[in-house]
Parts: sequence; structure tokens; C-alpha cells
Amino acid sequence: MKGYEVKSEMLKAMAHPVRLKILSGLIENECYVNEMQDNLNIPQSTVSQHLSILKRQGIIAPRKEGVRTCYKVVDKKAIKMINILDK
Amino acid sequence: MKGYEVKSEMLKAMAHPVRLKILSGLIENECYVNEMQDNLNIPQSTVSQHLSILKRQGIIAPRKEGVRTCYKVVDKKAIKMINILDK
DNA sequence: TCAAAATATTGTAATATATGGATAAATAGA
DNA sequence: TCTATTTATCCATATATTACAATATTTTGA
Repeated sequence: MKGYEVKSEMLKAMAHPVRLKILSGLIENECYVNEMQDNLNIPQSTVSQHLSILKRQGIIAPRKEGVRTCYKVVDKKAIKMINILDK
Repeated sequence: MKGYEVKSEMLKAMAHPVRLKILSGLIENECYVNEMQDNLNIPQSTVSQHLSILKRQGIIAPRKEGVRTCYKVVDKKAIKMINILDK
């Protein structure tokens, strides 16, 4: 059952409307947290927590640039799944 | 944001180890509830509830055969996503 | 009609997830 | 060093999900 748990963790990380929106955006272009915040219109701490869920699963990765952080999607499976959902 | 909610509902329906296992099995062969039960080794009501979550999302569909019910996967996207997870 | 078998539904307690304010940490520039 | 900016973390509360026993429903066959 272990394999199913790992897979379900990945799906769970993606299975939230805000996180799906973040991922869709990040697939188009990598993006800074403050930009996402403006785009999503939800509190900063909420954005940060959603990002940390995606990061913990290895779906996105941060790159520090001075005081800002730029995230991008690094998981190919996540990209493929988003594409399937979009069809 | 509506589209993201719809998509996240589908992912949430799939994002559980038992439901992933059910789906993997059903992709191989359609199957009766009592068979799944034997296979999963969890209470009947629990199996039934997982099936109803997948059914509500239109991922699987039942076919009544006498007193038994045979389920199969009817959502192509779900199949594709499972395949991606399996790679 | 009655009983047995298969499945669904309901009630509820335990657990997990989500939200947002408050606060902390890191960095750059004055 | 002090301040402003950006991001992360912590905490409490609200909401959602999960599990399973108990019960109901449906169907078949005696």
C-alpha cells in the first residue's frame, strides 16, 4: 500500500484550487511570491503555506534573488497531469 | 477560480491511497464490490464510501448484475493521470 | 412472503487540512 | 546600525475528510 500513499500525497498536494492556480501560472512562467500574491488576492501567509506544501512534495522549487524568491515547477509528472486536466 | 475548483474536486477524489488502489485495479479489469472488499481487507461500508466518492465525480460507473454491482472506470483523464503516476 | 446476500446510507468520533493574524527571519539599502 | 521589504513560520480556529459500526435497501431464490 506504500506506493499508493506516496502517489496520494502528490495528488493531495495538487488537489486545491489555489494550488492548481499557482501551478498553472508557474507552468507558464516562473514567478516571484509577491507577484503571485497580487495575482491571487489572498493573505501572504496563506500563499506562503500553499507554496510550502507544493515545495515539500518536490513539485516546485525556489530560487532566492535578494529579498525575493522565485518559484518554478520542477516535477514533470505534475506538469503532465495539469495538462491532462486542462484538456 | 471556478475551473480550478472543479479540477481540484477531481484530484481530491483520486487523492487517497485506497481509492488509488481501487482505480488501479479497475483499470486492469472491471470488478464487483465484494471482490474489491476481499482484496482491500477493509470494512464493507468503507469500501462502499470510497466507491461512492469516485462515482460522484464520474470517475467510475456501476452496472447492476442481480444482487451484485460491477464497477468500471469511465473517465479517460483519470486513467491518463494514473498512468502518469505509475511511470 | 421470508431469509440471505450484496451494497448503500447514516451517525459520529477521530484526524487532517485550510485560513489568516501575529510574529520571526532574511536581505538590501540608507 | 536602522528600516523597509519580502517571505516563512507559528498558533488558533474553522472546516473537511476519514473510518467504521449500525442500519437500511435491494435483489434473488426458497
